[in-house]
Amino acid sequence: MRKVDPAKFEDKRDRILQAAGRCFQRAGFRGASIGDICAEAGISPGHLYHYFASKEVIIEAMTEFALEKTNLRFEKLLAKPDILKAFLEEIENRALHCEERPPELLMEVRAEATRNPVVAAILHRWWDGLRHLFTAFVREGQERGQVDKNLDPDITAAILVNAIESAANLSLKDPKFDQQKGADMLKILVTRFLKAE
Amino acid sequence: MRKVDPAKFEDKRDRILQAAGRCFQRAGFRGASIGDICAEAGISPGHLYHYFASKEVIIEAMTEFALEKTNLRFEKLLAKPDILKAFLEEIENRALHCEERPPELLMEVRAEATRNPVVAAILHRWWDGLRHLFTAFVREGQERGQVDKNLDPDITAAILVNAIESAANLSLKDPKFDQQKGADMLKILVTRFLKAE
Amino acid sequence: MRKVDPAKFEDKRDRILQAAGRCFQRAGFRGASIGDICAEAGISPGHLYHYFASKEVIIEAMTEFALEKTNLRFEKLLAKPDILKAFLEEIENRALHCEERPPELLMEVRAEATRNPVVAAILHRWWDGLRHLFTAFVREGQERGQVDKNLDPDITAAILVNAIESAANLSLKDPKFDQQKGADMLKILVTRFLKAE
Amino acid sequence: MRKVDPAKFEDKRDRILQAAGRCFQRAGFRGASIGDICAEAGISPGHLYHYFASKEVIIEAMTEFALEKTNLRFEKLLAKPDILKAFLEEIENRALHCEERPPELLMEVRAEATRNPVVAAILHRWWDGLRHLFTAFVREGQERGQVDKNLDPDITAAILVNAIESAANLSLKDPKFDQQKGADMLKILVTRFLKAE
DNA sequence: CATGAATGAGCTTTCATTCAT
DNA sequence: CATGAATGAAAGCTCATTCAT
Repeated sequence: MRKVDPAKFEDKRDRILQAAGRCFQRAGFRGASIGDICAEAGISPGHLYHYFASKEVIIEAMTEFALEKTNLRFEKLLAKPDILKAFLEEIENRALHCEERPPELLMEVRAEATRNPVVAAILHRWWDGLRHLFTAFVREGQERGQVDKNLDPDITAAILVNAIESAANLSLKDPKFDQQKGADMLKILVTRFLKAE
Repeated sequence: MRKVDPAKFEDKRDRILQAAGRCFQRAGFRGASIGDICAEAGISPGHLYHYFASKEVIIEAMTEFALEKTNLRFEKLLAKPDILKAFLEEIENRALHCEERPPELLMEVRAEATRNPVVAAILHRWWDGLRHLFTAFVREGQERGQVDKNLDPDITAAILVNAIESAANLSLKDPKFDQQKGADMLKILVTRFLKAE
Repeated sequence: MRKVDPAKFEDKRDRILQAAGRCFQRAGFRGASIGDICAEAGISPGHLYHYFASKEVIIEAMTEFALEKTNLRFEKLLAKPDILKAFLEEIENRALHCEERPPELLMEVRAEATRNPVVAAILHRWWDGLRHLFTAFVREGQERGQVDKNLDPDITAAILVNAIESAANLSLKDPKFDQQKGADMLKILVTRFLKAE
Repeated sequence: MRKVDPAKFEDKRDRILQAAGRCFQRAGFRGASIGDICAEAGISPGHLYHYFASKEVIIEAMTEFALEKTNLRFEKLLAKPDILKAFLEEIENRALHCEERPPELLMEVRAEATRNPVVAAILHRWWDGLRHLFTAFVREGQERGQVDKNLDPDITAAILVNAIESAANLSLKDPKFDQQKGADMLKILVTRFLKAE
């Protein structure tokens, strides 16, 4: 009486999700068909529905997965001794290791969020988490005297994270954009914007 | 055999494009069907192909149209006596009159540009124009002593426009985001970032 | 500016419905596929949906059509001078011209009505009409002194029509059943059942 | 290697069949899937195929099972002293204990018999048995002087059983039909139809 | 100019069935 | 005995596009 092995199940689910990710990156959520995903994952269409109830569910799981990746690194920020310096280093890191967070998928997620309430909810929840993290960062910076005390932490965090986040997409607008120079400029922007006094 | 009246032709094309715009906003480029667009425009499918050779062409025209709207206002900037002040006012305007430049459509365009070379080319060309405009703006500001002379005009322009541009999408991430406060914060950011000395 | 010709439209719809009828007779409502119906009608799958919004709608239209045929002949009954005699003749007619009302389709309708509320509603409405017709017939017979006055017209009509109706399906249970002899026996049954005194 | 216990095997088969019956009643032979039946029976699809070689076989077994139920009670009829009275009582019983012989399942069987030769054969065999039983009943009635000697026993039996059998389905045509009144009327019909002299 | 009939490939999803464990 | 992973054909339906009128 062999029971289902949850670990194996999750594993397979993940592999399918990764295949779906590659297809979505190539063709978008609507442009990639279940058939494409099955071919990429090396399974039959019928079998895919053992793991995902519908294409919708795959898109939602994909959204969750794509966003999850983007804020893992920020979480350790607050523990650092000089948080402003750590933050600037993080900006640099993000610019240079862009391939881990495919901007194509994020664009797809944002476009989808525009009209898909479930995806929108996931995006909102993620953004909430990220914003809170940064609000805490700004507050901490203010307490340590590194950040201007007159700035509203919440709005500051939103504007700032947005500016950094979207800088990653600059190469979509201009393929020749130099991410290294962009990161340097961003660091200047952040430094001047937040500077105490 | 009557001749086609080019003005009338353009007029009709525009009306169809506007109908398509409403559909695309609702359902995305792939989610809106030719049938939907025809229904919205009040014409028959056969007739639509009189004005557009394919759905691809509609998407391309739509992209052109959507981007075109977003930079009309910037063009007059350089003529103003105090360009920095004019720029800050423009930021405010953009935040408050968001409905003219539907962020849904822009998200769609960006996602599409990810995988559609023609749309990508349109986006790149548009971004090039915008960036040049702003590079000129930064240079002018530097010459007039309003902007820090040490900033590279090109990169500065890219980072700056991107930050402003993408701030319009903040309400997609957080429906409760206060655009007025966001605009105020953006103005602080721009002022401090560019400030001479 | 050619407008849609409603007559042509109805005509085509009818032809598709007849093709569907043949398929349903062969394979049942669920066993006949849209593809089968299209092949039988000589059209493409996409085109069928110009005329019917879904397979459900085809089944409903089919139900309406199948039932409609069965009660056309009864309607003239009440106008006859000797209605009992006319009724008995009608029983005979029904037995011998069974091919016009394919029992396969009626079985399918009844089975479908078991779990499809829309089809059930159509069946109920049709039965209501038929029962009313026969209740009137029984009453008229009672007034003319040909039918026993003690019989409740409503229940009598229901039991009677049901017995006649379902006799048509006897050949499904027994392929060798002699419909002529069955009709003769039914006539005896009706005569004795209804007889005044 | 253990041996299969035939009793246990039959038991399990029956339990699956009963689960299938509930599914078929809800959704019809074609509408109920193997998956539904497995869920209802609480077993896995692989296991089901241990007991039934195919869905076809389940349908055939179901048919057998559904028909079997309907004639159990008639068999004791001939042993009664006053068989006509016993018959009338049986009519009443059938009308009031309809839930034992679900008309949904019988409709399904009849519709299926229309196009499935195996199911048709089962139905024919069952009907043959039932008809013979009733032919014997009519003959016995004639010998005892309770039934008109001029009626052909075979045809009489067919028409009569059919009328009673199908009366059970009247509530499918008219959900508000009063089965008690229907049974009373059926008894009048039978009495008058068969009456000697 | 304008219509809508017509196409056919392709979509997501379901389902009876098989098989390794 | 029993599981559930896996298959692949087929289902109902959509949609961009063409074309006769």
